Amino acid sequence: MKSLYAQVAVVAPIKGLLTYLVPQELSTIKPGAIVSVPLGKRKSRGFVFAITETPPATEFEIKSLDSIDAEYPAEIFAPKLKWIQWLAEYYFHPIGMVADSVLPPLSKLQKNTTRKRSPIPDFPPEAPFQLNPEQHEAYHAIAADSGFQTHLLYGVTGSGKTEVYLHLFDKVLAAGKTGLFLLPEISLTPQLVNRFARRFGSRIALLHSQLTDRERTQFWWEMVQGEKQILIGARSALFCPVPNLGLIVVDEEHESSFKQEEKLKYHGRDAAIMLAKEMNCPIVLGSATPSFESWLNSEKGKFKLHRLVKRVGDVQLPEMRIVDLKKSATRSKELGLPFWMSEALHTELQSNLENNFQSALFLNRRGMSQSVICPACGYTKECPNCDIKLTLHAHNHLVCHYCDYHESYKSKCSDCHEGTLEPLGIGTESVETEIKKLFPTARVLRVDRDEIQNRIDLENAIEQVEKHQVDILIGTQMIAKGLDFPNLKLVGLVLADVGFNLPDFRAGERAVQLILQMSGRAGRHRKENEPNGVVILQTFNPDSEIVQMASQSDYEIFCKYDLKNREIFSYPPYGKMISFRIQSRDLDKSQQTARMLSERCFNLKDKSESFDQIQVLGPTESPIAKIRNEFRFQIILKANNASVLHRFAKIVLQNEKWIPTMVKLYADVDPMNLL
DNA sequence: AGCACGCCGACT
DNA sequence: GTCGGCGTGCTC
Repeated sequence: MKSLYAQVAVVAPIKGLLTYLVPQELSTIKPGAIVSVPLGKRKSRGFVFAITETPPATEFEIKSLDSIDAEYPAEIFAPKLKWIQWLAEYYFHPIGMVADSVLPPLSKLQKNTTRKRSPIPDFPPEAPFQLNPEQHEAYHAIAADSGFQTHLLYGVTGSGKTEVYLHLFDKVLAAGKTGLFLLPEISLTPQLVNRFARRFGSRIALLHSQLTDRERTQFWWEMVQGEKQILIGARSALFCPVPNLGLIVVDEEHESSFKQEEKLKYHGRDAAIMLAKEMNCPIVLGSATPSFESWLNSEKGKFKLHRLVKRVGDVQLPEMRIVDLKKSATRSKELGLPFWMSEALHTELQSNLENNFQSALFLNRRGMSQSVICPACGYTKECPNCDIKLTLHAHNHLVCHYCDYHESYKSKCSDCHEGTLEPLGIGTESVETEIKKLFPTARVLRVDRDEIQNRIDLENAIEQVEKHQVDILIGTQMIAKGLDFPNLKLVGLVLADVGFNLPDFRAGERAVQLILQMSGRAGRHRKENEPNGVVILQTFNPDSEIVQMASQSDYEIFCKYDLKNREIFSYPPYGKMISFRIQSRDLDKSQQTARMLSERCFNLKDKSESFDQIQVLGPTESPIAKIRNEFRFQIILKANNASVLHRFAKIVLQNEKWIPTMVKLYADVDPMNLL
C-alpha cells in the first residue's frame, strides 16, 4: 500500500502549503478536509488542499497528521479551495489564514436553539412589485445568463435596482439554487434587509460583524445545510461555503469600504467576481455611481451594462442649486446666520418645515473635524503616538482617531500658556446646536458615529424618521446610503468641498459619488401636487469640475472626463498599483529598509525588459508617518499590465531574509487609499 | 499566530 | 540565586 501525503494550509503566517503524512487509517481523506496537525511544538488546525502519492523534495522531516475534524465534512470546503488559493496568492497573504475565515466562529451548536431576539425582522409577506419597462428589460437581460457573467446595473438613485435584485433572486430560488447578496456595511442598511425579509421571509440568513458569534454560527450552518437559501452579508459572507450558488449581487459596488484595509487586504467586489467565476454563476454589480473600474470594464465589454435612467413612478430627479459660500457669507451675517447657513438653505428649510416635509443636512466631517486650536500661538494638539491631530469629542475629551489615546480637554494652551483653546471648524454637533437655535420648534435628529453605536440605534433612528417624528435630520456619510424616506424633500450639502483636494487620484470620483448619493435621498416618492425634491449644494469652489458635473447629475460625463486624466497618468483603472508599506518602531531602520526595498526593485527591473513598464515611486514617508509609535514608509509600484506587475511584486517579496529584524513589510494589491 | 528559548534587569 | 519581561526564531 502506497503512502499518502496531504498538502495542508496551517493557520500560521506561512506562505505555502506544508506536507504531512496521512496515517493508514485515515486513507479516505479528501481535499477540503479539516485536520489537526503538529506544527512546531504545538497543534494547529489545517486545511487539506491536495492529496498526493509522492512526497515533495523537502529538507523537513515529514510529520503525520493527527486527525480529521468530523464536524466539517470535506465536501463543504472542497468547492472553495481554488478561490481561497487565488485570494492568498493575489493579495500576498498566508493561505492558512485565508482558509481559516471560511469557518464559523463557534463549533456547531445544538440544533433549534432559539434566539432571544431574531436579527431578522418578522414581516408579513409582500408580493413582488410589477417591474417597469426599464427594470423589466434589465431583469430579462440578466436572467438570460445562467453561467458566469458579470453585469453592471447602473441605475440612478430611486430607479428601483432593489426590485430587480428581488426578481432575480426569486428566479434563482425557483430554480432550486441559492443566492448571495453583498452590501458594503450591511448593519447600516436595515431598510434593505427589511425588504428582503418581507419578500423571502424565513429563507434568508445574515452574516455581518454586528451579529453575535452564536448568531453567526447558526446562520452559517443554516446556509451550509441548505435550510436557508439567500445569504445577505458584508464582504466576509463570501467566505461562507454555500452550496449550489446561482447568483451573487454586489450592491453599491463603488463603495471603497468593500476593500478590507487590514490583514487580508481584499476587495469584496473583486473577490465576489472571482467566486462567481469559480462557481460558474452570474454576478450583478449595482450602483447609481459605478466605480471607474467597473465603468471601464463595461466599456471594454467585459461586463454587460444595463441602465436604469428613470426613477420609479416617473418621479423627477431633485433640482440642484449651487450656493457659493464666499458670496453668501455676507448676507448670512446680516441675517444673523452662521457662515455655513446660506439664505437659500435657510429659506428652504423654513418652508419645508411649514409644509410639513422633512429635510436632511449632510456634512462630511472628515478633514473638518473638531480640532482645537490656540488663537494666540496657532498650536493644535497632536497625539503623542500617531502623527494625527486630536479631535474634540463629546464635551471634554480630546481623542486620537488612530489609537486609543485620549486626554481631557483643558482650555488653557499647553504650548504658550496664554491662549484659550477653541474648537476649529464645524461638525455635525455644532450644526445641530445652531439648527436648534434657529428652528426651536423643529424636531431635530443627529445621526453620526457618536450618536449611533450599533444596529439598534440606527434602526430606532430610521423608525423615528419614517414615522415623521423628525423634521430635520443631520448626519454624516451614514445617512448617504440606501435610505429611503418618502417625506424627505430637501437635502442640504452643508460643505460639499470636503475631500475635493485630498492628495488622492480618486478624490474627485469619491466626491461626486457622495454628492450624487446624498442628493438621491431627496424627493424619491412624489405624490400629486407635491413639489419636487430640492438639493442645495454649498461650496467654496462653485466653478470646480466636480461641482459643475455633479450638479448636472451627469455621472457619465464626469466619468469620461476623469477617466481621461487617469489614462494619461496611468492611474487605475488603466494602470495597476501595488503598494508596499515598511513599518517599525525605529525611524532610521524603517527608512533604510525602505531604501533597500526600492533598490531591490530597481535591480529587478534591470533583469528583464518586460519590467520596463514598471514604475517604482518612493520611498516616501506615509501620509500618516507614525501610527501607534511605528514609523511608516511606502513604495508604490505602478504598471499598465496587471499580471506583469503582480509577477514583479511576487519576486520582490519572495525572499524575506534581507529584511532587518523588527521591521515589517506589507503589500497592498490594488490599494484604495494610499495612506 | 503561537509557542519556546534566551537574554537582561530586579527582587525575595 | 530565580522570576518574569520581551525580543527572536521557527513551524512540513
